[in-house]
Amino acid sequence: MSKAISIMGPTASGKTSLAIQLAHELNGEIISVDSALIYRNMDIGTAKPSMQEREGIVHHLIDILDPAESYSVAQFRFDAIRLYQEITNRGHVPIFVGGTMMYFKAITEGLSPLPSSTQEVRSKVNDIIASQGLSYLRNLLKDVDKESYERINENDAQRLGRAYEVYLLTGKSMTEIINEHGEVKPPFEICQFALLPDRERKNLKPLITERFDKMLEAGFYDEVKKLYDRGDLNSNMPSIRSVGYRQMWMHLAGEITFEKMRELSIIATCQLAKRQMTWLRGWKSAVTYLALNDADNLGKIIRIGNGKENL
RNA sequence: GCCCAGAUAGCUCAGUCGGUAGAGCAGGGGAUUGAAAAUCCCCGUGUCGGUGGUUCGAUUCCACCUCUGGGCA
Repeated sequence: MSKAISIMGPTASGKTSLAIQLAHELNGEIISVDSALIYRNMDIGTAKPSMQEREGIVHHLIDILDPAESYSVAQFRFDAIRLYQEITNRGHVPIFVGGTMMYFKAITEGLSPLPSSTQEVRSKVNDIIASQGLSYLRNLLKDVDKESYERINENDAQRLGRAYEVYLLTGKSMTEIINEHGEVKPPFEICQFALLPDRERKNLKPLITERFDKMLEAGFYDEVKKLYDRGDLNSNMPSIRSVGYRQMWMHLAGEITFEKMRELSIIATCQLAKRQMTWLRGWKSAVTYLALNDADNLGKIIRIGNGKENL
């Protein structure tokens, strides 16, 4: 069975260029594992690889959705499995690249067969929270799914809401569905690499600052302004909640100054990198860790991989 | 020059009717099952601007000084 490769890494770690080099070497196709790159017209702020960078390499799961739409881990997993098959059928190597760690988890550890959310149920749950309060919803959950009620933190509206949502959608508790299905399995084998920044995380800030200022120079303001002026998007949508967009949105709404927007965006990016590192530190399946400067040794890494892993 | 208001955690500030102090943000650690660039949890000793005075005891009251705003000249 042919394997796939993954390159995981925090934001601003340089994984995009590494992946593209790797794809050239291996006759690979890149599958983006990134919850923000899926959106069209969100290019600058997501550090989406340019057409020039992508030249000659097929990229998947980029620009597949309008910012008004939303995606999910399950949809990602579905798309990933489909693409894995298509790409390997072509005799190419699927290379999963990105920083959305939960998506990686869904393809390395599997996913229980929980129902997808629907807009109706989600707004119903959100209405309950808005009108009756979170503790009220918590009590509703307690009656139908005691384990989730105890497991999920009392302030975590998102997870509490989701657990109750699962019950509304199926009549069964989330816990019950997960348990009755038993152990979940990864859909295919992946040879995993994690790219770590070549410096301490505290020293990542200058790098992130520089990168954000380049985004501003490249027209990030106008990019978000266009989305803002559409009128059909709002700050509760997953697209607009993403790093940089959320802060620019606040600035466009007159809530914060431009300078504050810049500051908060840089902070949010650092915090994102931190959470991504937390995922990687506790990663459950086998990973080979690479340092950023190993880009120079790329050829060597590939040869080792070729010999040992039947890539 | 005079008057007023400030000076407390990396930042913004609260507070102590006199018994050496705590929020938000930042920072650190963690969690993560269809929103995940999301969401949430845990972690708070700092010459309380300086020097004196009053007091058993001063970051708190008083005086002076320094600095920062604002006002009047």
